[in-house]
Amino acid sequence: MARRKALAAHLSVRSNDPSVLILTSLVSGSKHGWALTKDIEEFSGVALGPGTLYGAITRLEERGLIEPLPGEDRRRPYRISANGRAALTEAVREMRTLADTGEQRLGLRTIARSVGGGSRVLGSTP
Amino acid sequence: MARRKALAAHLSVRSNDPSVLILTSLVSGSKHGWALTKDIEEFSGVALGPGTLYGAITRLEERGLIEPLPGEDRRRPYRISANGRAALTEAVREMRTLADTGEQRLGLRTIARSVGGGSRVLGSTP
DNA sequence: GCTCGTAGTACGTGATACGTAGTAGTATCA
DNA sequence: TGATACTACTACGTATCACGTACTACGAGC
Repeated sequence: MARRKALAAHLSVRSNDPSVLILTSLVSGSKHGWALTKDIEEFSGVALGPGTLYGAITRLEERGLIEPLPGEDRRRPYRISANGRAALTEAVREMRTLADTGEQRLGLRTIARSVGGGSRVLGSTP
Repeated sequence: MARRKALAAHLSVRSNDPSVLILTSLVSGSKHGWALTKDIEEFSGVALGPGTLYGAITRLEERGLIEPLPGEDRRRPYRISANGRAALTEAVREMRTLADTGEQRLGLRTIARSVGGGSRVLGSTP
């Protein structure tokens, strides 16, 4: 289950597919697969198995969203492409809209919190 | 492809699965399937086909995230359950975190915009 | 030499998103 | 009053993909 901590596990609304996670990780610098796994786990708490990771990488490369770099040793580093950056921007915008709508309908008042509340963007992993 | 407008279509990073959309719609009031489709299309621009919609509904019901209401005619209305509300809250929080991380890494400056910028929450469909 | 961590490949399975087709009520309207 | 269109849902098939497991292989440390 590429388990996130434990939280909503059996509720499992899963809405962060590996592609977005990988693009998000790559946008802050080129990495090879293994480094991706660790970065992703750090910022999102999601531990991707190799099957999930390399499967997603392959698909992203096929679609031109990421590009392979000349690798040393056996590492295969990847870089996000212009298209990838655009796709991520788009995805992020959609997520934000959805999250806003959700918060609003849930009555969680989005705006006020992100102004006053410190708005821990990257959240030190607890 | 339950197509969203046209935009990133072939890039397709798809990260809004029907479950979240359905829960988001139901949180603002009980609805039957058909009404859900229309509400969802309105606030997200995503048009779910019947297969997608009722498939997701069935799964959500099995997991106790939504509950069937006594239906008139042939309509089968559903209500979001307490678990569903919790799951949605959780999902929304995750989406926001991911979106924040993404925006930050993309250099889009999240906070400033949501304070000054009006932050069009529900966005009139253009 | 053995173990452990890193890095990736290969493969199978189950879930599910999505489309298409079909059924059946109700409403509209010529 | 028959045709057409819209509403509402069921049933089914397919392709994608997340995810796990098992395996290979390299280097470092002991």
